[in-house]
Amino acid sequence: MRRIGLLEKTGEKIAYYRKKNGFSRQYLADNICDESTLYRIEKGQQLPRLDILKEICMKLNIPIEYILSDNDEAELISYVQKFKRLCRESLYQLDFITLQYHYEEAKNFSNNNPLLNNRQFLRFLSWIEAVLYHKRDQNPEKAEILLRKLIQNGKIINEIDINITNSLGLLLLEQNKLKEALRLFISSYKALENSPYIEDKSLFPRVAYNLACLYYENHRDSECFDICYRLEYYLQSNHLFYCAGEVRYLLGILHKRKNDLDIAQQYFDEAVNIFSFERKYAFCSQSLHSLAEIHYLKGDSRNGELHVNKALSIADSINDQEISNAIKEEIKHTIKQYASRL
DNA sequence: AATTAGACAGCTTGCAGAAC
DNA sequence: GTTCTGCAAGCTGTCTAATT
Repeated sequence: MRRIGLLEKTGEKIAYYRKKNGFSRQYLADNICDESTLYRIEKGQQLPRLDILKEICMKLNIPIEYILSDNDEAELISYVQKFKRLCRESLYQLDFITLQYHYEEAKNFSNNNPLLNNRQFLRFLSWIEAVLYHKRDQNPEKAEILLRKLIQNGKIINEIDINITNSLGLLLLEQNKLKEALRLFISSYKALENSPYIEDKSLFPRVAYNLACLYYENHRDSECFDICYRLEYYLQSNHLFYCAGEVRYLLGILHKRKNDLDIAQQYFDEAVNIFSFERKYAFCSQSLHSLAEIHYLKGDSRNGELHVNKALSIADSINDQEISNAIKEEIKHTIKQYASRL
């Protein structure tokens, strides 16, 4: 009896999502299975093989859980996915007010839906709570206590473990606890390498970039290069823009350190273009500053001057006066330094 | 008792073709 | 063009008898 129900439900759901996407059976079945097979699956005459079901779901752009779970669960899965996506967007924009709104709404929702009280979702909520303590309340101590509580036995296995560990690493980095931060980023990076499926495509760039920065600080250049090149490849192959400018900038300063001035110049150039497109004025000004230094080092003082002036003018666009002034001071220091050499 | 091999049933699949 | 059906092939799990 149970099998009959499963056959019908599976078929009905596939047919529903196929029609919702405006696909014909022929189109959906193409390169996956025979049209007649799909027909019989939809009509509840047979169950699809797992590999076929997986490909059907991919083409329909739905998680396989939508088909395998019952209707109530499917709605909840959809809600959780939407919530996670919105949180990621708010985090990317550093919009902690919106993040708090999503967090509170999800908390209320989970209180009213016992099905949502599963461990993974509650851990995700607690992670967001810790981020809010840290970034919104400027209370790193409280955030650290919660994050440490969320890392059980130091085990980093799934996506949420990696997010928690990465956040704790960043927090420790701010407190200058570099050794422990490095250990956490390395563990997160290794866990990511061993995770076959990660939903959040920005997780790898976030963790890898943090680790690369620490390697740079510790003068572990070859490891830093390795991660940066991997990151570049990952961003390109996943059509991602996330931290693309930062990676170019890091590669620029790495090559500058190696005295490969021409390659460094190329990376700084790319970083400037990406930051100016993203309107990240502080980063853009810093990249122009670095570019100017390269020109000075190559003996091209005319271009050096041109770029420091550009860097100064972009620094004026930075909203945070403190940051703006600090960057301008650094630029002026460079101007003095190279002017005295002429 | 545990393992292996063969027979068998049930199921999914793709192909071909009919019906609408 | 889309939907539906019949059929043969192939895969998998279960049962049973033989063997170790």
